[in-house]
Amino acid sequence: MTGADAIDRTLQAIRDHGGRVTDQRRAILRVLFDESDHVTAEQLIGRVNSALPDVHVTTVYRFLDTLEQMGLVAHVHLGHGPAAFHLTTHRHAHVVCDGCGQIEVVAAATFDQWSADLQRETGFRLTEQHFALAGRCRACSDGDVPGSP
Amino acid sequence: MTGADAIDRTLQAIRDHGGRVTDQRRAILRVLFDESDHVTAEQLIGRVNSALPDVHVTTVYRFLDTLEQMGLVAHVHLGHGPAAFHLTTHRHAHVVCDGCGQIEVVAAATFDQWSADLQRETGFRLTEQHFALAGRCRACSDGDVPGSP
DNA sequence: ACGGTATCGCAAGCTGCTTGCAACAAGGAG
DNA sequence: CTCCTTGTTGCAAGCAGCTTGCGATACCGT
Repeated sequence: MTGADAIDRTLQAIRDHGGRVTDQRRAILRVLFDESDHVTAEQLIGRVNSALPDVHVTTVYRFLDTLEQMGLVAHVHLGHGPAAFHLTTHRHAHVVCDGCGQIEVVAAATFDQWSADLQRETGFRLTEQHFALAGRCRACSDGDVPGSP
Repeated sequence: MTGADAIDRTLQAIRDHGGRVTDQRRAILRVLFDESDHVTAEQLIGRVNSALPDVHVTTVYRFLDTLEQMGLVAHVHLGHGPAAFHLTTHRHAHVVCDGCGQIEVVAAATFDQWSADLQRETGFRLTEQHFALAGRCRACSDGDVPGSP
């Protein structure tokens, strides 16, 4: 089962929702399902347009919004720039390295533990992180802390 | 010892840095030291202008930037809107309630514990959070989870 | 008091979306 | 297969939240 099945199922879900299936939407979904990573709207638009030219930014944002409302896609803010979109295939939080921008996924279990800690301490529980955590990866940690030149 | 001492010390630090002391800068600092909470640039400008009219946005942003570079001020992104500025009197991370916007401070100890967890798991350590964590406060948690309506 | 240079206010610019609107086309009814 | 309703599209303009360029102003060491 390639992504094709998944795309077809998504398209059907859209129709069931009263939505319509267009070439633009097909192209956008193809890129989203191909890319199992995070993509910014701009990257997404670039890739969509290399398959189907002249798909407009507006179209992409609007469709992403629809998909988000259906719970199929989520966006996360990894830093100051544009947001990154991804399929909601599994729940996860993100840490971004301040140094090199590398993205690491935080396991749901760890995250739930943190949420429990916080709840004990303040009454807050953590929700799925819409804003990434900031951190430093191992490589970028070496050589910036104490005792460097 | 009111904030006045602290302001004077800061002004001296600015001079030592080769910077100059102006009425605008004095007014901005007064607001920052008065407000022990978080302020957006817009709020800050409003308050500054009620003491000293016609201080321009640009001036405020530029001075905040200078203060950040000196390590005296930091800004945090609490959500989608504008950033919030605060004095760096103590290290802390922020959780914002998705429901009501209430801000809670995460103790440094808890945060350090999380950082240790993450380091064990992925090699990343958490840096001071420049983007707030998202959560739900106790009040907003009641009545939105399972078994409602 | 003087003068080099930091700082100021203003206008314009920029990124990352969002909105209004007329033209278009998907897809169910007949 | 055609019609027609209504969702979708592309374009242009708009918007928030800063940021930049620049000439005018004013701090402050000498």
